Amino acid sequence: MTDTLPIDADLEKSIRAAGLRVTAPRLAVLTALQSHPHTSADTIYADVEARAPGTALQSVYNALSDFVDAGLVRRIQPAGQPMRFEARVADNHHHLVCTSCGHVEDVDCVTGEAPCLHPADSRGFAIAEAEVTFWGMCASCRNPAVS
Amino acid sequence: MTDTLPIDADLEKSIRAAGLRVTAPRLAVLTALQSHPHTSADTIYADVEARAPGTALQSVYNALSDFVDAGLVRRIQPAGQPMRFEARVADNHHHLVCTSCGHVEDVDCVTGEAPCLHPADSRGFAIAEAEVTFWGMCASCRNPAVS
DNA sequence: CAACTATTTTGAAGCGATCAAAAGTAGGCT
DNA sequence: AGCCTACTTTTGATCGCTTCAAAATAGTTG
Repeated sequence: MTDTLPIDADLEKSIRAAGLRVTAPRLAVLTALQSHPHTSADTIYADVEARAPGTALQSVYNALSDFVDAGLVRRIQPAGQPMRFEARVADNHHHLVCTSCGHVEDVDCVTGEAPCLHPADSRGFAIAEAEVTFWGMCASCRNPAVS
Repeated sequence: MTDTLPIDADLEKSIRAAGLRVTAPRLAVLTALQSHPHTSADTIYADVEARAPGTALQSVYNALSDFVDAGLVRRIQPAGQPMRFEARVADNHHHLVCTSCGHVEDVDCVTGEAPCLHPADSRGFAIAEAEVTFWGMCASCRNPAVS
């Protein structure tokens, strides 16, 4: 079986299920997200250009925004860096962000059920989501190839 | 005693202790941060204008940046919103951010020692800091005064 | 296939933050 | 006290990312 990643037919279904029209830009964007998790709009745009030449950058933003609204894609926005997007939305995982190069990696929450994600005093807030970000230096930034 | 908030003399000491020169813009910025926690550079600028007329916006950014580098101030950057700054740096607390109005509140970590702040697999990262943000709707955004 | 509406495109503007160089000033030293 | 030097402020411009707006295009339903 080769269905390790959703194939186009599945992507099309996802888009349709979200109540959105299936268009070339949207398919291209969603496909790009499968192969490159945690990418910026810019990088996605480059990838989309290859799959659907002539697609406008604005359409990439549109598609991403629509997907986020529809819950198909998650938007993460590390401080001081452009937005990044990922297709992994089902589970509640967190992110390691490199303060040097901006590289992002997924981390599953150690405790599964996220114990500290329910603050004692929510100050009248209706909490919708808890986000955990770990800041540090990634392996390659710590160990640049010595020349 | 009226020393509920650090007074100017203390602020001056803090700045000096950080190895920075004491200037009017810096004092004004640090003072503004005492009274208005979680404010954006813009808001701080407005406050500073009153205390030290003629101060440039750039100087506010400079001062804030220097303070952050020196560890006197913490920079928080909620997704989709301008940077905010707070003078509370000693303890490890987290933030509630209103998705509607952007209002930020402090929350102390329930468990004190932040159990989920040590991911099982750090993927080669040298983790410097863990940041927890709760997203939701604040009380006033949930309950707008019924007209 | 026609019509309606969502979506894409194009071009531009907006915003917050940052850069760069010149003018000014705090703090140490004599 | 006054000078000197390095650090800060100021001024003005610029930059990158994202969003806005209106016209053109294309997907979907009946």
